[in-house]
Amino acid sequence: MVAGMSKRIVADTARALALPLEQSLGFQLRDLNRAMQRALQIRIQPSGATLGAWYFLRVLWEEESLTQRELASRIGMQEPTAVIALRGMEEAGWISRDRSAEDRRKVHIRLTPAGRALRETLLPRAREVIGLATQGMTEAEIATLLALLRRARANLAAAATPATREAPPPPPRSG
Amino acid sequence: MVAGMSKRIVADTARALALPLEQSLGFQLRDLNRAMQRALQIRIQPSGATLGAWYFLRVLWEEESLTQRELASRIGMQEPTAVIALRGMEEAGWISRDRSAEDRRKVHIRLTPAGRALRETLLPRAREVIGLATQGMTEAEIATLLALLRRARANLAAAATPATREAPPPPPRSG
DNA sequence: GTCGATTGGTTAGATTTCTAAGTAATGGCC
DNA sequence: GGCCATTACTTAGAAATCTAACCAATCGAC
Repeated sequence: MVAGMSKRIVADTARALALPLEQSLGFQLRDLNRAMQRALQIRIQPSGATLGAWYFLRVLWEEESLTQRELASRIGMQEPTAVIALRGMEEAGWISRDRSAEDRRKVHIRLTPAGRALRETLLPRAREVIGLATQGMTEAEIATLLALLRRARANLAAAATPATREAPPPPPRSG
Repeated sequence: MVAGMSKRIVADTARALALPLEQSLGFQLRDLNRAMQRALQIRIQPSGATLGAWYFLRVLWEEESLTQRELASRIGMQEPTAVIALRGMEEAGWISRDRSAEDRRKVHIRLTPAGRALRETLLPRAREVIGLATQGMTEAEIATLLALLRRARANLAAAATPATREAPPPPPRSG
């Protein structure tokens, strides 16, 4: 809590000079993310599901018969990675992959009963991890955390896409 | 149609039934983390540094002559991964790795002038990413975000350890 | 001294993910 | 109908990280 004036300069200077990992957003994010994904992975892998499969399942439990591309873009996964994960899920018998009759380029992904049944097993495990991580937090704090995460992500997305009308493509700058 | 239930049960049920990715802590965390690490990676790789090297450098700029193990545990990285990253950093001429004379098992990592000089190049890039992500947030909001991330991480760490049932080690609560 | 346990570091193999390039189906335009 | 750009998916190759198993040096007990 900086109570003094010229807060901006002080804050900038402090941020430039002191770089404790505890105050680095990138580091804290990476650290918590790894801990969280690992906790989740440990709990779902007895079912044979990978983390990639988990996120796909989450979407499919809500919305069936998406194409592979729609599915991948929902969870921000590259398509080659999606191919690998979905192939594994098909071999495990959780989904079917069928070429669309209308447009034979598209592959529709549908849950099998086994895939649908995984919901009962996996969802409680995930809730357990969330509960663990948010222990001692109020609902308001959790909501705040989610909102801030979303805001930061939106900021980065906006910066990543040029989204300008006439801006030339940024050439790779060699240092 | 869930009408007439108590509020708590409704809330629990809603959380169990509706699982939009936008409200999933695990998903939002993963999503933001990937966007952030990618943004950082893009900006530091012109220097030839990987993300692993970046986090090592951050520690070394503050604290010199750590052993490899200390360094790895500071940033929560497994030792085999650290070996690979540090080998690359040595080849790049940023660090030296010397066996301790006192205890020949230990390897001390020290920055070379080139490694120290990277600070001036890399640090502004990292600040740029943080600035991008936190655009439009107040200092208080950023502090809140960091604090909540740390709390969640501490929760998970406490749960991961068997938690000796009589004397749980006091978690280092940094304020 | 020497044996065994512990500590610090290394190697090996597998997994997950990414980027880049390739193939097949569709639709617009002449 | 034939050609070309676009779209949807696939394959190939590389990078980073993890777990498990393995050397090597140190310390303590005898």
